[in-house]
Amino acid sequence: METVLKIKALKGFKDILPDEVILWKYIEDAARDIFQRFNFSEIRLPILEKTDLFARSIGEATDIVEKEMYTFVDKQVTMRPEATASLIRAYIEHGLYVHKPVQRLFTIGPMFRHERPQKGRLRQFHQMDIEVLGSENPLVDAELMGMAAMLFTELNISVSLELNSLGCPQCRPPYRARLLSFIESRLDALCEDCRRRSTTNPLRILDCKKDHCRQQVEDAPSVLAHLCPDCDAHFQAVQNGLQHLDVDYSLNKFMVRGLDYYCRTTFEFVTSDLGAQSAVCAGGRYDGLIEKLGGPGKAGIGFAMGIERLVLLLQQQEKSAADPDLDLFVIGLGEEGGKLGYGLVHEMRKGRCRVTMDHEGRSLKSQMKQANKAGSRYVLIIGDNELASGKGILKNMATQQQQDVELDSSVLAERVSAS
RNA sequence: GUGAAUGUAGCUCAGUAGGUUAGAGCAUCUGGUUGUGGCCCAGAAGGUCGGGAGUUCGAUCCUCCUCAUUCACCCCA
Repeated sequence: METVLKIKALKGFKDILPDEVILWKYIEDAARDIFQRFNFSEIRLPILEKTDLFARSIGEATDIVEKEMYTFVDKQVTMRPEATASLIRAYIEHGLYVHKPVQRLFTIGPMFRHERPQKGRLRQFHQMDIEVLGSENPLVDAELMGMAAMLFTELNISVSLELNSLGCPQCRPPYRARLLSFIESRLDALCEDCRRRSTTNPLRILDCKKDHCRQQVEDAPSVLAHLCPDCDAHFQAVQNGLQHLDVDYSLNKFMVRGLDYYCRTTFEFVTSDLGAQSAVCAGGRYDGLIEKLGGPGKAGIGFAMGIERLVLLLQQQEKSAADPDLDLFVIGLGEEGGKLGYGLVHEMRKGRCRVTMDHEGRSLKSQMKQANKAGSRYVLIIGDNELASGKGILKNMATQQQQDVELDSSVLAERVSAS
């Protein structure tokens, strides 16, 4: 192949080739099916939004907003790094809360973050995003986690659920201050990253991967022990809900969220099969966010699943899905046979048959091979003899039996779909 | 932004202590007697050995630079 100019996909951007698309559709179909069972409605959102929307929701000081967004600076617009902000924007913009006090919505699509790619992490990646807007009932929290767990079960993916609560604007500041004073007393023992975190995001220190840091924060004050009565009651109710639904979980008081807007319930479904990326699904409650974005003072909760990560997990268990078989492969020999086949194929497609033919004028043998490779259940041969007799040869590829058949699209369609 | 590893055919990979036409498997194409697939056999096609400079009589191999990919850190689904 002669290449004049070698153009490749951008770093961190990936083509999803036909074989893999089958797996993607399998996952998305399973997910849509479950979301519908839980009475969620699909919403489709733009990929480009005002930069300000993300800055205000995700947090000005987060890494995502500070250095990972794809922004057209001159136009003040940004490719979405996540979906929640857009979804809430649409919720407010269209006054969805007026029609139905509690909205249950999901959306599926690409997100963009300018990070260094690695396993399970791309610059354009895809998420399924599920949100319940307008309810602060803890039963909803548990129901959502139950739904995610159900999807993992149906996909036969094994993950574990980790749960935590981050408290609310009432109880988090005092806790944060307490944690900070605990950390300050042993700042010298912490790693360089953690010393930086102590000023940027102290909660992150609890999450550090380094052993010696972990030891230092082993008996740091726990968020869960410092929840206000309301948050504590909410958290208890979430756990009761999970138990009621038979959803296994474990508490992880070190689990922190990267986005500013989370409060109260946070959770992650994690796996050890994705290298450094353990989270397959993560989410939590964001009760003040809608109001912050100019909407009514309503609560919200949601989660996102990384589709690439699900695909990786399914590929690891050698899960493969195949395209459905072809009904018929038509072989038209010679100019006349080809012409007749060409029209026949089109007519049969109108009749909802999955049928194809070769247009390159190749040998019968070669076309038989193609038909076999394509997984066609039947082959129709139209050569000079068949043109003379007015009947084609229909061969069943599995049984090898072949018989004469009228060269009529509806007759063929019936013969081919009968078995 | 930081660190490490890896770049040889469409894919997965051999290889040369520096030496003439760089290999295999899979995939592709054509055949194995007139018009019949899978298995088997034969043959063909496919590579500027990532790119550039240097050392050398000679570099895919050694040195330097560069680009790309991957994994990890940071951060995150």
